Amino acid sequence: MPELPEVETVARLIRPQLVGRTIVGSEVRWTRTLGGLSRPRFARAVAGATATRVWRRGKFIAIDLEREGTPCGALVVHLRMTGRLHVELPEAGLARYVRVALDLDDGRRLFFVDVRKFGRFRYAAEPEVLFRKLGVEPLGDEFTPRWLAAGLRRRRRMLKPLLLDQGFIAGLGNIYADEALHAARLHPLRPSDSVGGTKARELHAAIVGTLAAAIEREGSSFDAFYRTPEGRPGSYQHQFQVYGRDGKPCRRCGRTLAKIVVGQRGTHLCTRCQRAPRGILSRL
DNA sequence: AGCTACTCCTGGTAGC
DNA sequence: TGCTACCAGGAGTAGC
Repeated sequence: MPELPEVETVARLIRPQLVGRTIVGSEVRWTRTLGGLSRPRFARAVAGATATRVWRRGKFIAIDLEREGTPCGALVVHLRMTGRLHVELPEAGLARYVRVALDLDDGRRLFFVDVRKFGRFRYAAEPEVLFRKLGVEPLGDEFTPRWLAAGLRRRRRMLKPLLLDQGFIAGLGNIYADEALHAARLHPLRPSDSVGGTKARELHAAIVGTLAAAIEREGSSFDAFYRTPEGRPGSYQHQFQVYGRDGKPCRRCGRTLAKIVVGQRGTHLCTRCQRAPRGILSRL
C-alpha cells in the first residue's frame, strides 16, 4: 500500500515530467475519483493551468497550478491502496483501470490508474485547507524525540491506532507502523501514555529510520499494485522484519511472529521482542 | 476523547 | 474445473 515512502518516490519521479507542463485537456472515466467535483467543473478548473511544483504532504501528492503567473489551486492526489501515476503509457494490462487522464502540452498524458477506485485525484482551489487536519511530517524538523514523547503522553491511545492517525503523524500506514513498533520493541496495544522518554526516543528513531530506508529503496512492492511511475517495483519488502511474516521466525529472537487485529487492521508483531502491556492477557 | 462498526471497491484466493 | 464466499485495506462517518 502506498505510504509515505512510496508516495515520496512517486512525487520525486513525476516531478521532472510535470513541472512546466500545461494541461490542455482532461478525461474522467470514474467520476468519484474526483472526490465530489463534477466532470465539467474539474475540466474547467484544470484546463490551461500550468504545473509549477510537485510536492508531498503526508500521503498526499500536490501539484501546484498557475495561470498567467497567478496561482490557481492544485491537484491533490491520494493513491490509497492501488492508485498509480504514470506520465504516458500505462502498462497495457492496466489501461482498463485508468480513472483520470490529463493531456499535457507536450503531447503526453498523465494517467491516474486505480484498480480499487479508493484513490482520489482532486482539484482543490485551496489545498492548504485539505492539509490543515494533518499531523506532523515525520521527516520534518518539527518531529523530534521530545515532540513525540509529549504527544504520546498527551494522547491516551493504543500505539498502533495512534501511529496510523494522520492527524497525529502524517504518512505512516499499516506496514511502516508495524515495522517501526517492532524496531522499537513496543507492543501495538500498549497505551501511548505509558511510554517513557527513553522508549519514545527509540520509537522516534525507528520511525525516521524505517521511512528513510524505505525511501532509499523506492518503497515496498509485494503484490501487483505499487509501482514507481516508471513501472519498477520498490525493494524495501526484502527488509521487512514483521509485515507479512506471521508464522515465520523473528529475525531478532527466533520466536514465531504473530498476527493480531487492532482497530480492524492486520497487525504483525513478535510477542517476545514486543512485550504485552499489563492487563492485556491475550488478543493473539 | 477514544473506540467500534460500517462503507467504498476489486482481484485474488480459500474452500467446496 | 468452476463456483461462491470472503478478505485486504486508508480514511471518512456515525454511534456509543
